[in-house]
Amino acid sequence: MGKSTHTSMAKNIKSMSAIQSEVESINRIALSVDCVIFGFDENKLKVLLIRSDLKKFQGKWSLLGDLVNPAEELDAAASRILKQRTGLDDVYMEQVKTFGSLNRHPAGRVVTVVYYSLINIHNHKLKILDNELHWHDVNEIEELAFDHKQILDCSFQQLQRRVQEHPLAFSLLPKKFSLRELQNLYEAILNTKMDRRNFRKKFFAMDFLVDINEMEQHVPHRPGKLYHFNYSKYEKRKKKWVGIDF
Amino acid sequence: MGKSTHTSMAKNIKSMSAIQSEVESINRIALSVDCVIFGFDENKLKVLLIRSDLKKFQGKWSLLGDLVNPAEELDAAASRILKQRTGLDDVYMEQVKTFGSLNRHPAGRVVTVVYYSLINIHNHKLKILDNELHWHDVNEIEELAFDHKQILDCSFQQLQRRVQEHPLAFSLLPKKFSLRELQNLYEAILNTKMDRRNFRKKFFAMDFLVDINEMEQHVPHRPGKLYHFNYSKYEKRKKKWVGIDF
DNA sequence: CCTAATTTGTGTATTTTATACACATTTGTA
DNA sequence: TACAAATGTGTATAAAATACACAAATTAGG
Repeated sequence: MGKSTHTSMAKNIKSMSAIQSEVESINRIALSVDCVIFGFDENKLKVLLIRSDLKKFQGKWSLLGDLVNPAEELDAAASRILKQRTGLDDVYMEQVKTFGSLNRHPAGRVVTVVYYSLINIHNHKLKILDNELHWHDVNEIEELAFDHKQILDCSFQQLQRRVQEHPLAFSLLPKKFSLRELQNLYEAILNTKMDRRNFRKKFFAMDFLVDINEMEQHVPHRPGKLYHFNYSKYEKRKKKWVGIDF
Repeated sequence: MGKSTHTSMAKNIKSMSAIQSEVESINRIALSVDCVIFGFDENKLKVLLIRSDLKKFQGKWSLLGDLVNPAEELDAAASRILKQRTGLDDVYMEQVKTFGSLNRHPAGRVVTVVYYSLINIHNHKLKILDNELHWHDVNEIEELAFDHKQILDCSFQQLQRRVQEHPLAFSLLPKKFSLRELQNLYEAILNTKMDRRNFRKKFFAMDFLVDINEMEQHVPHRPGKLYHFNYSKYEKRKKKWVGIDF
């Protein structure tokens, strides 16, 4: 365990020094993709980070990213990074914003297109190496390499807005979940407390939750019912909200 | 008037053929910025378009864009394009999304960062040349060069979402405006009709409109009061909305 | 100068949505 | 068997959104 495992796992990902020489060799704009990979565990919103291998950021954590290949779609580059790091395909993913400050990368001008994705943290099979690749509490991150703290903040804010308008959050949960888990998730993302009865009322009224007639197991209290989320029902009913609400 | 005027006005903007050779000369990703410039006139939402000078898109209209210089911030590139085309500085502008399909540009791989901006259509002093640079009704655009229709649709949707959460729309109006103009603007952007009394009630309750004790002039009906929008008051009171509303 | 046409300015009643709040039930554990 | 902990449930109140009508100010036209 340790650096060597990490290196072999990342064999298809260009190292930071490779990026550096590639950037320096020509005086032009390089394009990269960075992925903000969110997960949910122990009632905390998490983000997957890797140790930077640039001297300038020694010891600092950074987002997962790579240069975009000249013949590669942007979305495909993001999917590739996600697949390489988590083994997961078919994941919710959304472009957030493009960051291009002149001095954001020490190797030269690297403009980066940022995506966030939402995964079920228990689905990915790759080994987390505490010292190289690690899930961090979003709310406890103080500093990151490059401008990645700013990128994370921006992505987190976009996530907060989005989950209030679309049922994305389910991507962070297992297929079967209890209402308590669902509420904990919303509370973690929005950093707020909600009334349990009103929360249940709201979600049942939406009628997108499917009672699968199973109960939580081995909980030290009265077990809750488990549900699925019915995406297709939601797709049919998407709301076209028109109002003004500053 | 005609092509020559347009060419001289655009002397600092690289022509499409310049982009083409620049892109072909190296087998790498080129980066551009495209601006979706919205205006409001005759109760219609408008967008500023220019004739494409690529053979492939002969006669087609396109958004205003240019390559990003290697030492230029993205936002600065967008401001530069806007300044060159409208003479306007200090305009509301927001990054929308980055488009990078492999074949979106016939000259090769050009990834483009899209901004939209909102201007008061009567402020810009540059001559509109009907055949080269023209304001088009957003709702009547059927086809554009490149993937610009898709870009426009995406930007318009983002505008529709944003104006429901923040008072951006005022950037499209003159400094003094009547409530009717304000309502017409919202109806044009959101493509809906609203109740006049409830609209007024809503905006007065927000308390961001300043009665400037002037009236409309030369209208063939009872004149309405004119208002300013108080941005600083809004900034102090921005809402932190927390709820779930699919 | 009068009338018609047009749009402004204004308040209330109703419906819908959001919020606040308490107790009996089920399970695991000691 | 009792305790700890979380589930499941309904109602009353407050806040917000919606529906709706008439008098007043102005211009245009005879």
